[in-house]
Amino acid sequence: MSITIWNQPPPPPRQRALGRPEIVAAAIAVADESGAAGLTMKGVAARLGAYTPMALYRYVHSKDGLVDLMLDAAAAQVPVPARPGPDWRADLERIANDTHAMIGRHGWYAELVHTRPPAGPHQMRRLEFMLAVLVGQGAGVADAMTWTALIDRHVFGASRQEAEESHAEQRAGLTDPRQQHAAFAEIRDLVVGYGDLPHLTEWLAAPTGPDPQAQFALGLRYLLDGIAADLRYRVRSTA
Amino acid sequence: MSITIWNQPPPPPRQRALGRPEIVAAAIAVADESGAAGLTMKGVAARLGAYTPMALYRYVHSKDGLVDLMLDAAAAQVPVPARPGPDWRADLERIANDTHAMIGRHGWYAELVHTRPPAGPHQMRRLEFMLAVLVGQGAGVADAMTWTALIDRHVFGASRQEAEESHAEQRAGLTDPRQQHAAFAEIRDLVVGYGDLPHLTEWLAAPTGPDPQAQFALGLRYLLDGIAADLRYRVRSTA
DNA sequence: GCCTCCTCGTATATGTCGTATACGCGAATG
DNA sequence: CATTCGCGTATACGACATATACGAGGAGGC
Repeated sequence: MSITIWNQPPPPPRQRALGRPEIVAAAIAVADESGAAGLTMKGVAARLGAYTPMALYRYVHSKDGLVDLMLDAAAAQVPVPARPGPDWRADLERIANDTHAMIGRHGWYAELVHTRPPAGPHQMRRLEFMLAVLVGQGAGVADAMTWTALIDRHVFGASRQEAEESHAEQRAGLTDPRQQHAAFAEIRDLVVGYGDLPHLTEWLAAPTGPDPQAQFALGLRYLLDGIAADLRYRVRSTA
Repeated sequence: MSITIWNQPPPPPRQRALGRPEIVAAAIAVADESGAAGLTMKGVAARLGAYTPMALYRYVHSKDGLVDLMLDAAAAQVPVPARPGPDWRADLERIANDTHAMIGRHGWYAELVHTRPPAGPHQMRRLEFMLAVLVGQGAGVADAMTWTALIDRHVFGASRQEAEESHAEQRAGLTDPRQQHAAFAEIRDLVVGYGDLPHLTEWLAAPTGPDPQAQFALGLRYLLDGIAADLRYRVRSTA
């Protein structure tokens, strides 16, 4: 098979100038600035100096391989404790918040994470920790896997939405609030044209709400509450 | 501005053979079979008969415009009641399940929904209904918007994960369970090579768990429980 | 019945991207 | 000093989206 870069042979040890770390760092810099859509082999090569795109292929096999490495390098920025602490909920909250913060720095992560299997070592270690936290509370591995999937879905989904919104703002009105207002007015006209959508119209007239961090915390709280309840139930029934 | 197709002028009314409905239906058929990655202007044109890709542009302006139309056409397959029923939770559960089922039929939806603003009429009507359900329980529009975002995040995220998994199976072992087993063994070897990841290793040795539908229902239940609690609190505090 | 115009689909071309292949240069090795 | 081999390059190819210009063929006016 060998789908991911993790199955491929490592790059040649012989060093001249380039290497995986330099290439991945350059790719991350490009993606930080231009987003996933702006990530280009040519762009990465140029960022490294006077290189051609083909120079990268000796080290990363393909663009997908480069993305694998980028995702794992970003995952490495999320601190993972050696072992679960005394408070399982704090453990999960912490790693969720840290992941959320990491994606805040690297908006492309949320766009790319679903395009590749999460098979990198740091991604795996992060997952292992979350499993360990839940298994330590009496959960089975299968349930723990379900719950971590639930949490990560929220973490990645919320991060992606925030990244999209800031990106849309950047693409549109940028610094000009007048233009932003015009964009909203255009959407509102569209909605009015669709017929009777009072609540949507009301919200578009005054698009308020909790800030992104609060929305993120809210959803996380719901999920952890649910997990806590089922965890209590399961522990009681197994005891 | 005019970012989406909804702001663009409609296609020429004069009919010869092609029209938006035919093109969108063909595009959906192509995407159903080949996924979002396989959606190509050439492919859509070929599916319609002896057409060139350029023939489509008179009707849909661009590929993004076509995607806008596809997303809204798929959203139109989700039944939206005229008004909220007596049981708000049943209302939201129902529309979440129906959306989940729709994406089960059109796996590309989960891949494409985040690439375009959700500005189509059917998408808007669906959202309006969800808002109406929550506002009818005493919520403010802003809170309702936050909650619907939470629910949709789960619906789209779970659907996407299911689509990915079935797609990965299809790409790999297909009908052959031996090959599927080999793929898992390869990942397990990888994990073992990363060091001490006992829970992950255990799960990979026997990757079990609730079926996708149960996982979907579980996450939805957690979210609705959380919303219910906050809704009670808010209604009480406003009363 | 003929001319004109307008619409529809096509033909052609351009630019971007990922990437396979073959090669030349220069350094490390014997 | 000669050889081998690793590193980056040059070139080329096939998708793909899409701008532009054009030709065919029917509709409407005379």
